[in-house]
Amino acid sequence: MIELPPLSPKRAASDDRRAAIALAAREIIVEKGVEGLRTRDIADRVGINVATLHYHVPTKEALIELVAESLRREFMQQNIDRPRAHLPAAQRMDLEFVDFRELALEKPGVMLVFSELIERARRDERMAAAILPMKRYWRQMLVDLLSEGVSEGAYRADLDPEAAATIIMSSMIGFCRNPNKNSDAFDRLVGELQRAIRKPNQPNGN
Amino acid sequence: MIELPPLSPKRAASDDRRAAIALAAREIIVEKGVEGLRTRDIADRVGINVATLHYHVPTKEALIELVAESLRREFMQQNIDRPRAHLPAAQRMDLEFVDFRELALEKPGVMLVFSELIERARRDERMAAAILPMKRYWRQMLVDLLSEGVSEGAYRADLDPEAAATIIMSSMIGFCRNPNKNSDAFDRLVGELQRAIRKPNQPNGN
Amino acid sequence: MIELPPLSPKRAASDDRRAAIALAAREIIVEKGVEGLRTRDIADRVGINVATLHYHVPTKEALIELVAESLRREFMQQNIDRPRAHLPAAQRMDLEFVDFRELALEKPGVMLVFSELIERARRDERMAAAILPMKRYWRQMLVDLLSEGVSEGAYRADLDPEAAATIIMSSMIGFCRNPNKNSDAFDRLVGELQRAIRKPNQPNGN
Amino acid sequence: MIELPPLSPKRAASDDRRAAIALAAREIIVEKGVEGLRTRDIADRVGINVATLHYHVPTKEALIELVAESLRREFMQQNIDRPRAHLPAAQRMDLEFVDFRELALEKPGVMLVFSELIERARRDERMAAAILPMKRYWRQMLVDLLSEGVSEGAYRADLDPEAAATIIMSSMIGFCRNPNKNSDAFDRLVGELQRAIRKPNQPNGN
DNA sequence: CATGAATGAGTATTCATTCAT
DNA sequence: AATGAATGAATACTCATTCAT
Repeated sequence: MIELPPLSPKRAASDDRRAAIALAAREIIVEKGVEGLRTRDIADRVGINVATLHYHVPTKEALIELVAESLRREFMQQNIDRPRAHLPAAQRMDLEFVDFRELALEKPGVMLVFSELIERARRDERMAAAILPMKRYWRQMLVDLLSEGVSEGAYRADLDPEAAATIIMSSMIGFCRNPNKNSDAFDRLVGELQRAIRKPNQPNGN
Repeated sequence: MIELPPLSPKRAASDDRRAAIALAAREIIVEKGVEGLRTRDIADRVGINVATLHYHVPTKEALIELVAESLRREFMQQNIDRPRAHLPAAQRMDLEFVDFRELALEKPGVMLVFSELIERARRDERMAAAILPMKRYWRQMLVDLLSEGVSEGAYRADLDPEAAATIIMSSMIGFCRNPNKNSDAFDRLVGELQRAIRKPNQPNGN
Repeated sequence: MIELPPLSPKRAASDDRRAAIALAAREIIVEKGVEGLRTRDIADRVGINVATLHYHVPTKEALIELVAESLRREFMQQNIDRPRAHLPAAQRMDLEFVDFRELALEKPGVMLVFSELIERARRDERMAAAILPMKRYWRQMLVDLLSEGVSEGAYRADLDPEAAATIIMSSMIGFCRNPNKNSDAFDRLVGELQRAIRKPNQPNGN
Repeated sequence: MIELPPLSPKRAASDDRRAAIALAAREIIVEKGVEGLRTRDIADRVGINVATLHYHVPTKEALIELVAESLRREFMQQNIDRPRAHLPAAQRMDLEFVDFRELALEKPGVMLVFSELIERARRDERMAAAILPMKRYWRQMLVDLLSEGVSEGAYRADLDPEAAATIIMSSMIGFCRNPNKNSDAFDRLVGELQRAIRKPNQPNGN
């Protein structure tokens, strides 16, 4: 397969800078929250001047949107990578939990930043425009999986997919917001979520 | 019962001021987050000078602790007011959900501020000391209710009370963080939580 | 001897308060300099409210003048207490050094506050009016003693009393400004000053 | 000898700014004392924004250290410029007095600022670290000159070099602290100091 | 592209002083 | 006399943003 040359080396270099800036910003958000995000700190971490930072990203607002964009890219990537359409919904949901596990335990920053941006979206329209689609996308995916799972008979017939999706999302976000993250707690949490939605064992012999 | 006069009218007036300050601060936190909290704004809202604000609450740190304290007072009050020890656990849990309903829909600020302070506690030891006990108290209450509910046979035998408590708390907080709060969404959420924990209908024994 | 009753008990109590305020202010000046003098700190040390302090001493300027006045009173007292007119000048000068010794080693605060106020007098006319007379009085006393000492043949014939007075005063103040005050250093300093002014031993007349 | 170009024009410009800031700060200290030093005033005098001032000198503490550094540079310069090792000690001491004369009468601010910083060093460790070495250096130079002068027979055999150095320093500082500086008073002061230390005329023929 | 320097609009906090009681 | 509360005017310091080079 032939490597396509970048459209323009300059453009590519510039994109690298923006990526580096987004990464640095995300690290700082994980450490200090959006509240503690300072353009100077980002520039320092990237190894450039503040003015240079502003050359690449004109305002702080644009910067936070860049972070949102970088998050979206990563988020979408993960979901696109793995076509699982052929599997039953319940198994796909289990794989989602596996993905969450990786996200929550190995890259907890992703969810934390996501959660911070959602928070910010409440008061900032542009942030809302950048981040809420992701949330809706995630939510819809869960709703669809749950609905299918109900149809397939894997989940409780009286399951409310919308409400259950909310519960799952809140639980995932709540877990990542927790300072003491450990795999055991995560597994117990997911186990409980799975028991909460699945159809109870049919005790009598069916 | 005889009403005790306040220890001193001045002391009472001062406490009123502090209460007014805490209230104003909470309003602003609801509107703009802890990040957007400005001493000047609080003073304006209370109708006093910034210096007067600092007379009553010396530093911003103390101010946020005052908010935590005011939250705790309100939180504890609600739990102390209603002795329900005589009821079975599942019914008490249902009443908790009723309380949450009131909190989430009529005084959504309480949970929002609570959530903001928990967030802040992650990086601020003094805040942690002020707010985390509340969180632990709340969590323990849920864990106890769920455990009893399992013992009483109202909840699933395979329920993990710790994990379920986490799920319930996250769901409540997640709901309040949501910008579009409405009673219908809340009721569906709680309905799903209740179905998630309760023992499934015994199909054969009817 | 009959104790005169105070002109009015109220007036006396008020004067006591002012004296206590002056004393507290002087202590703080010794510790932190005039720069670090805060009305609140003085009030705290006296055990009264700031507003009460302002009742007794209306402004900070008046407060510093009060300190100057208290210093003057103490200073004058010391000089009035001991009539030594009958002694030769050189002996009276030696007694002055003894007085300085006591002042410098046992009550170093007096000279320190004095020095601080002189400094302040450079930019503050009212302070100048309150404190410079003391300085001039002290200086004149030294000039007179030195002149007489020269006349009496105890001091060098080529001694310049004015310049020597300046040297002695500067040395005393300089010593008190020094953080590491000890009696040995003081004695060596005074010894050198005495050798500096006295008529050298007549080598032949042994 | 080849003039080295400045390492970088920007660096040079920045150093100029810092020098201008130090100069302005020193002027204000002369006028109002360290107590009266305001960042805003310095910025105004230099003709820059307060924020720009903080860009070059981050804190007020650093600013005062900058002043100390600028003083030290000037102080050391004067002492390095003139190698006089070949002269007898008494003549070198006389030249010191000439230097003092210039300092006291033409650049009185230097000594005044020096004196203010020494004062401040009493309560501020970092200031002590920056300014006391200068004082010790000055003092040691005087002690050495006086000791040599005694050895050379120019000064009194019973001279205590340590005490005499203290007297000379105090006199110089005291003179500069005086608001009414004039050359006549200075000359009389130095004359008296010289007579105070030198060996009295040997009445040879008696 | 990059940077050092500059800046306006904040931001919490301090302090002498005043006022009502 | 005494005090708790209130306040205006400062004060050092911060930060996103701009500009000249």
